[in-house]
Amino acid sequence: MDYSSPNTAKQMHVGHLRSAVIGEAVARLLTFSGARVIRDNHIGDWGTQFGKIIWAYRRHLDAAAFARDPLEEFERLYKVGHAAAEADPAVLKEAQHELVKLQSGDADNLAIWKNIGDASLGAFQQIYDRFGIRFDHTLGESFYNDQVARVYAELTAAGLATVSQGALVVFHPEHPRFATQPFIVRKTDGAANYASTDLATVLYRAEHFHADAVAYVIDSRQSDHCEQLFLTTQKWFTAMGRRAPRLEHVSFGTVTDAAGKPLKTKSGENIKLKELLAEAEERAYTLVSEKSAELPEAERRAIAAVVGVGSVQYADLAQNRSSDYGFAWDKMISLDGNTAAYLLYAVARIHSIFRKTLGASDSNFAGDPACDESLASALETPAELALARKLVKFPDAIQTATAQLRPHFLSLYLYELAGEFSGFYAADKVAVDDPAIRTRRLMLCARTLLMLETGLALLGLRTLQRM
RNA sequence: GCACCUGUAGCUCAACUGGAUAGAGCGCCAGACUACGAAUCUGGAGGUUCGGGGUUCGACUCCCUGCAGGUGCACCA
Repeated sequence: MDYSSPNTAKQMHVGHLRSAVIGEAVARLLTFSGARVIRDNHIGDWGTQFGKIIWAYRRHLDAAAFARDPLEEFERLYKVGHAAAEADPAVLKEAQHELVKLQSGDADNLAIWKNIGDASLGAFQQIYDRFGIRFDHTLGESFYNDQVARVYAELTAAGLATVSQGALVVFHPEHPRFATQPFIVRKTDGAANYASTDLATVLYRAEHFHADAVAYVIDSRQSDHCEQLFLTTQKWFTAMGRRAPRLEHVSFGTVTDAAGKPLKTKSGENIKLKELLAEAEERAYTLVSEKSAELPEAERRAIAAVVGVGSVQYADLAQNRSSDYGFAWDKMISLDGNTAAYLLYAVARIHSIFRKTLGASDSNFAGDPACDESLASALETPAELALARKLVKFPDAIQTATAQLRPHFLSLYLYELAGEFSGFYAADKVAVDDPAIRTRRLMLCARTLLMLETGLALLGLRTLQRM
């Protein structure tokens, strides 16, 4: 699984949201289906921007700001370096020289570069922790620096790559566009680009991880790149007598505002993910405090963290990933409708039932004698039957979501299941005196809880026992 | 110019790759807490699935064509 993959020296922003959230859900679905999933964060840690950052780092570093938030300082330094290079050709030359030094292994520049990488990964992990994301590997572009030469050699030997306008490129004569639109695997100046490293990465994943398949969770705007990468890999591996892994572009649309334009701040900047999550939590906290004022503040804060982040994840996952995703706070944190809060509320109510009817602690009701199946009578009421019928469709939903790598099929199912449960809850009281009826209803509650918690966990959401 | 994505109720979205009467939420209207959490539930109104052809017993789904919006297309990723 190749997902998230942000660039170092920059904070994660709203443009990184979908790959991380969808990728994590897909990874969990595939794991659940029995696949051995390797999560590889292919970060962009190598590129021309480092010349400007290093140039600015040497001259304009604000040590206090760096101590406070290194990544913000690196972002600022990039802007300083970029602006200076634009204004003064001499600076541009110096920045390019810093880049050449870095690429040729200069110790000082490598140390600065490593510093940038470490600070970036630390900041990324803070975001990932909120989402519950953990990667098995973080092998960025720099990892493949010494592996691209083999790619050039093999592509050339296989007769796939040719030199065009000074660059090493691959054409696909049978393709309507790629017959003339080149896949540039090495730039005219001899440097690698992301096609070079992506090809080296496929090779590494095939040889080192023995990957049968690689799923790339990447913006649909890069579908040309993916298609060229996949086509080239297929031919290249075939020519070398290697079996190519199945390659899949798990594409998704843009995050937009109400007007359908890419989501930005008022000043035109990308919205930082940490700020977006902070606002989600704040909105959730306001809501929790309004609805459950009796809970202690610390618990309301903890609930808000789960509801806030979960709302952001769920809003993304509830929709077919192919289309653009209109970001709207009101709908996302909303009380009703197909939202995380609705699902989490159903979960919390079931926990509450077990607390009340069994006096059970939240985790051990399953072994309670009151849940003994042999005591239960057959389901009877329309609401019981409707809920039961929905429960048995869980595997279908998992199957569809997994086969198509589209988590929204699972989201939709969970929403419908929660809806059936809510209908059942309103129609049929669980805590009745008749033990046969009570038991069968408790069983329905237990099954529903299992499906909801399992399903939400597969989407990457945490659940609550109280909210 | 070429290619890809999108177009379904006033709005935001579904419809499990061709199956029965196209479903939800928001909004609107009318109801339900002296029952386990009302962040809930029950009912109602609301549709020529962008237009036009075609394939099929059957089309939102597949093919052709037109329209509208978005995106990508030589060295940033």
